[in-house]
Amino acid sequence: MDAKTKVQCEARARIIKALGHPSRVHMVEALSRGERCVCELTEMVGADVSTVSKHLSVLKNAGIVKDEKRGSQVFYSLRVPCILDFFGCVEAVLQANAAEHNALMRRLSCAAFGCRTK
Amino acid sequence: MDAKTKVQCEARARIIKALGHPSRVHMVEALSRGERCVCELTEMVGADVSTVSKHLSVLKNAGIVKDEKRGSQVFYSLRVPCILDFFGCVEAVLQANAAEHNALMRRLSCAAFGCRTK
DNA sequence: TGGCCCTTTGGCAATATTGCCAAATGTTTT
DNA sequence: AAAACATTTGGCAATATTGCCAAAGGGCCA
Repeated sequence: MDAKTKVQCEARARIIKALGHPSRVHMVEALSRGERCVCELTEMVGADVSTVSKHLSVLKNAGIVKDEKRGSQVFYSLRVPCILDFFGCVEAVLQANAAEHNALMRRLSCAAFGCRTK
Repeated sequence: MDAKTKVQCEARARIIKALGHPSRVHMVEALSRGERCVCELTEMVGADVSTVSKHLSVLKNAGIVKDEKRGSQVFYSLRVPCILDFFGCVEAVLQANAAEHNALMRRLSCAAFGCRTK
C-alpha cells in the first residue's frame, strides 16, 4: 500500500470510526434534525455529562459536528448534512442481515419439522 | 433512551464500526470494484495474512461482505453495493476539514506577517 | 500419501476506547 | 461575592481492538 493511499485510508477511517459508537450514532441522528445543547443530548443519551461531552469532542475532532457557545450553553450541530446518506446504507445492510437471518430460521425450522425444500 | 432505540443504535454502530479501520476501508474500496481473494487483499494491504483474515471476518460479521470458497481460495465481495454512498459523505467531511484547515492557516499567517483582514 | 498452497484460529502483548467520579472553568442569577 | 448552572478536563480502572507468530484445517497436485 503506497504512502498516499495509506494516508487517505487513515483519514477516512478516522471519520467513520468517530461515528462507530451507539451514543454517537444516536446524537448525530438527533443533530440531523437540528442543533442541540449538551444538556439535551445528555438527557437523551442517558449517560454522565462528562461522558457525553467526550463523545461530542470525538465527533468534533473528526469534523462531523461543530459547536457554538451561547451564554452558558454550548450548542452542537452537524457540519456536513450528508451524514444521513450514511445511515441510509447502514439500513440497507441491516435489512440484508435480517433477510439472511430469516432465511436461516426458515431452514432451521425445516430441518426441525421436516418441511420440503427444493 | 428507550430500549428499542438503544438496540437500533447499537446495530447501526456495529456496522459503522466495522468500517472504521484503515485496512478495512481500503479493502472495502477495492471490493467495490469487484471480488477479490484473500491473497490479493493481503498483498494490497501489506499486513500478515492472519491479520487480513481477521479484518475480513469483522466485515463479514457486520454483514458488509460475503465470502465464497472456490477451490483452495476464498473470494470476498460486497454484500450491499451502497457502501460507496458512505465514502461520498466521508469525502465531504474531509473537504470541509481541509477548507477549515486552510482558513486557519490563512489566519495564522496573517497574524505572523500582519496582513489585513476585515 | 506427502508436500505445498490458501486460509482461518488460538494466543498474547501492546495499545486504544469507554465511562465514571472529582475537580476546574466559565456564565448567569441572587 | 456567593450560589447555581452548563460544560470540559484529568485521572483511572475495566474492556475492546489490533497485529504478529505459531499452529491447524482443507484443497490440489505430483
